[in-house]
Amino acid sequence: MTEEEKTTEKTILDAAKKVFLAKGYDGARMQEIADEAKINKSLVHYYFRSKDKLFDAIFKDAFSQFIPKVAETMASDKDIFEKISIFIDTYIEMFINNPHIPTFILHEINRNPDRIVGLFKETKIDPSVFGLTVINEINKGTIKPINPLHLIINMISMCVFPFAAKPILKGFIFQNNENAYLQFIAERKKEVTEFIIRSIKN
Amino acid sequence: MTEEEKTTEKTILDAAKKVFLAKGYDGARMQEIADEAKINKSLVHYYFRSKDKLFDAIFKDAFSQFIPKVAETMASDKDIFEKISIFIDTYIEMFINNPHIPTFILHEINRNPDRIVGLFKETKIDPSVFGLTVINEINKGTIKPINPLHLIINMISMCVFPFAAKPILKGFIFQNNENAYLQFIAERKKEVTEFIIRSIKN
DNA sequence: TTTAATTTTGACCACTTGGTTAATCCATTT
DNA sequence: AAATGGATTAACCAAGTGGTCAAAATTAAA
Repeated sequence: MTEEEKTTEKTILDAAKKVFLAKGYDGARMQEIADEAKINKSLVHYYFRSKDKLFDAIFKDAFSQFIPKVAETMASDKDIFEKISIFIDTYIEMFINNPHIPTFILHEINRNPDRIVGLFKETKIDPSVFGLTVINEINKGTIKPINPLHLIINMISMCVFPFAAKPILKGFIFQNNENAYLQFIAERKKEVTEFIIRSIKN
Repeated sequence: MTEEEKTTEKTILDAAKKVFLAKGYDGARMQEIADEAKINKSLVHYYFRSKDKLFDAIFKDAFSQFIPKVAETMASDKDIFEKISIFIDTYIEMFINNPHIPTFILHEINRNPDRIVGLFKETKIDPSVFGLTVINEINKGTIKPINPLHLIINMISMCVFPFAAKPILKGFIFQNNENAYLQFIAERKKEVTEFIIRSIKN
């Protein structure tokens, strides 16, 4: 419980997060994590018994990072257009700060589907909350009839994909100009929100 | 050049495709590929000198699979709404038949960005072709003003993501009901097309 | 049938991997 | 200062990795 200990554990977690997010479970090496943390490899095992345990910690962390805010927004009493706008902004902003998360999660859920489904169920997220809001607005005539599930998947798709496909966009479209790519991403907050609202607004 | 030889090589390629697509480069094992092909591991090296070489073959194949049709559609002289409709249909249908491609490519382009950018450039795909069509239609007043790049990324996003995120959708939303998931995917051909057109049509 | 060439195999190798262990270091307590 | 206990290290290990090689099996050529 000393300062020392907490610092070391955190150091390892930070290093592990960096390596795991960049290379995935299979591509990550315990030695590389130790190097990144500038400590002996045994120390990593001393704090987290195995690669699996360490990975679990990182995965849970990465995963829990992008759930709460979204759930919070969805449960609020703002009108649906504002909800959508905040949702898109929050999602994109979070990925700007954690650009590896999309690819990481998308790859790892394929390697181990059960783990992630379990994590999702732990979060107590209820996909029907937003669905009810949508249906409600449809009935009020605020928006056009639409399948709420398709709508939410559309929203998430347009936020996630440009990050998962960053090397293509940056390398092929933007000639490796990082700033051009980042500006494109920044534009999307407004662009995607408007694109969605234009499609559903009555 | 006998029947035998061609068959063996194809057998290996098929096995390798299956394993690489499911597990990625790092997760794939030469032994597993050999087992899948029901041959000796050395034989894999006999036909494709190394894991890298074999992977390159698979990657190029997987990659080239989803480029031509799309390019063809985009270059045609159909009106923009039809182009969009065909684009969405083609894309989704192809992923239905190759469900691992999205995750595979998204993961591997992060591991080796240069390779994929090179492959893209080989394809001679010109992103501006569709862009010009869009601008043209905007000027004619057929569709609302929109940044063509954001539009095309939106389109691809909504096609790709539901496949990359299959384990989440299937496990969390559809309670592991494969058919429910597949039906949802099938619905998206119509749903996404309408969603887009509704947003841009004047 | 004999010979030559090709394809397939099993044994093997060097290296890397995650993980263990015993010794050492170091701060705190007595 | 001595002892205690946790933190850190270096050396090491067994299992698995991609890859090689020479022998065997099969096919083609003579």
